[in-house]
Amino acid sequence: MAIGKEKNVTIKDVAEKAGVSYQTVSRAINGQGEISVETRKRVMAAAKELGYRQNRLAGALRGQNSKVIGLVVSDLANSFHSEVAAGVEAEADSKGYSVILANSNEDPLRERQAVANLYERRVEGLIIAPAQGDHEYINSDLPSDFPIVAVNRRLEAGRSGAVLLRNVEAAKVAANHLIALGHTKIGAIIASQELMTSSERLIGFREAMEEAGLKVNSDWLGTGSGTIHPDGARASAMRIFSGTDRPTAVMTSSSRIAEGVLIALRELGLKRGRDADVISFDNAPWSALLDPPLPVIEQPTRHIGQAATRMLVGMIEGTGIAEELRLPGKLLTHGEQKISISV
Amino acid sequence: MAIGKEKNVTIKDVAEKAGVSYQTVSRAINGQGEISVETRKRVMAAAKELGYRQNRLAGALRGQNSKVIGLVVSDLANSFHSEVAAGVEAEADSKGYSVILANSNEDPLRERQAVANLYERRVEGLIIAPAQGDHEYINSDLPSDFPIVAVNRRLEAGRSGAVLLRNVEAAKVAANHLIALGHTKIGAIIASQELMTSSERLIGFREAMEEAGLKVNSDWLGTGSGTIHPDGARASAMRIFSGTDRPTAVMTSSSRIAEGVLIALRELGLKRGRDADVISFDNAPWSALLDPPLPVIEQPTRHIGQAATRMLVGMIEGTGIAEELRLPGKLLTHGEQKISISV
DNA sequence: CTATCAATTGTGAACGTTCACGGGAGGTTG
DNA sequence: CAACCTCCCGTGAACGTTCACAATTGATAG
Repeated sequence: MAIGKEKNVTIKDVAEKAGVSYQTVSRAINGQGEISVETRKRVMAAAKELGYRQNRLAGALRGQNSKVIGLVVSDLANSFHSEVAAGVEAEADSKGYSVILANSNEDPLRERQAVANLYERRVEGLIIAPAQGDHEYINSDLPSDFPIVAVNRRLEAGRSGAVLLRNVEAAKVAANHLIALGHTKIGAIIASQELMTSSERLIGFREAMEEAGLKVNSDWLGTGSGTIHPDGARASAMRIFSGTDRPTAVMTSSSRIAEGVLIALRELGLKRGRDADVISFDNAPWSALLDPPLPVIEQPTRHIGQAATRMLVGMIEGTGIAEELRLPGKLLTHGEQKISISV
Repeated sequence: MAIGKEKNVTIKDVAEKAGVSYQTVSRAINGQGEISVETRKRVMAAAKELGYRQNRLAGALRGQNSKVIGLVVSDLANSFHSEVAAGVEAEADSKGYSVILANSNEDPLRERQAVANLYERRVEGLIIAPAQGDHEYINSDLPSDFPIVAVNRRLEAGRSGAVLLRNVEAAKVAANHLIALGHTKIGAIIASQELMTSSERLIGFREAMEEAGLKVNSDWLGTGSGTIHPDGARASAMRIFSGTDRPTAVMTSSSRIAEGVLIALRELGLKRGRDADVISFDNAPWSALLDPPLPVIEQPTRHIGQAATRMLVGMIEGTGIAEELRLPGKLLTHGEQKISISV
């Protein structure tokens, strides 16, 4: 309700000024259809002079394609998500799409509302980092052919594409790294096992342990829905490491969890590299900065965002199809690892 | 161009099914205007049955308000920006607005393109974390009454609101913290002084030094446009700390810069708490995790995003006005600081 | 000289919604 | 009983663009 709003200059104003029909202006601007070089120049000049700016909303309404996609992340404060978002934005932009961002805060209800809102805004497709919970609404709230790509976790509600980490393999690499350091008493702190990511990583962890002939001590497993936040992870770590019989190493399944674990270790007076080793998923920018550096399984976050967007745009434009893409993680030890545990 | 696209169910389909006019359906859905409870229920039932979803694009076109704002950040990978984005999204959502995200990568040209694109999509206002460079385009590309709020840095091109840190005061606090630890040889590594943030922080730094009767050694100042990235900051720190006469402490003006500095220190074999102390701006999630913890001036990032959005929505809806808001930073030492430098 | 064609431009309709206004039913008042 | 008001609902137009097709022009060919 701003006062003195300048009148919107439309395609028709430009047409009048250039002495052509509005359709000709449309052609000049979009470069579609035949138009002589000369009139085109004249139209462009008129447009510039009047300060004309296209109204993409109108175009989207008529043309049925908004060139916008929706991105629903579950926790923007998590660097994994913000980096994925950066990848999505970059790839979308390069393909002429804009992205509307929504944050579900790991709450499936908010996620559902966000998706509904996005759909009402006529995004042409959705990239979702699914929150923990039920996703049946996807089938009831959206047309069955609506393009969706999930990242990080799979969306049970069929039909959508997904870009995921090779969790099992990555977790094996992580566990094997600890085993190679000489550890035999190894724990794992992961988020709720209801999450695909977590359960797969736990599987990989168990496999590695078994192959090394080591036993998994269930007292040294931290899991549960609270674990997903640093505070919950800290509590789990406190429990695991304050027992008399405690592990000498743990694997954590995300950088947010690692945060909590590192805090707990400090509070318990335990020092990494001396009393315990930790390996984590997600290469947060700080993992190399710690002393000693925190070895991590790096996810190709940017690439995940890009790949998901590429797949989504393919689905939208009919040149691609929903598929499940599994990307490898990479062990990063941040240079020489001077740790050696004397058994 | 997907095959078998389901026909869009519109307000008119619902009207027919419910046996009313399309206008009545509109009223029922928006809750505007008089409508009997009974017909309303009937309409809603019909809408639900047909799976009707409002098309906000059409509404925006006719009603002239899209309920979308644009957010242009300069570096999504920077936790400062992603946290601001989280604040913006949350506040916008609570007020019924959605946000389109764009990333300028610190490139003023890309920023300009992003702004143009956003405007064509008829966002009702813009929140911009300005890239370093010229922003005159704001005046030439946008209507003079278009609502804009800048965050982190000011937008020279008048008329826009801004939410900024009290940089001078915050830098004084940072410098004084180092001084209180007994340091006398103190350097500072900041981004290009052309940036308002950096120049203000440098002023605060100088003031604190002067008030303490300490001299600022220009050899110990790292600045320049490259410094904004960790790599550039690392180079600066290498230069400063490899001289024979080197500082015993530095202030850095962002967490990204701190990253580079910490890496440089490690590469030089210098240990924080023993050979040098560092204080930084921006409370990255990892500052508490380091050993010793990295003291920081914490910016109220989420709050910045919220405040900027609140201001912007006020401007859009005519209930507020563009102003400059200065928020305080907060010194975080992460608990007991065991550092003591013997002079 | 006329039929045909390519190149360019114009006209009407449509996208799905909301705004502005008009109109009918029922009740109330003088 | 006429006049009026309130409550509810409907009709036509408009938002700014693109689609589908018709129309114009000049040129080329038969």
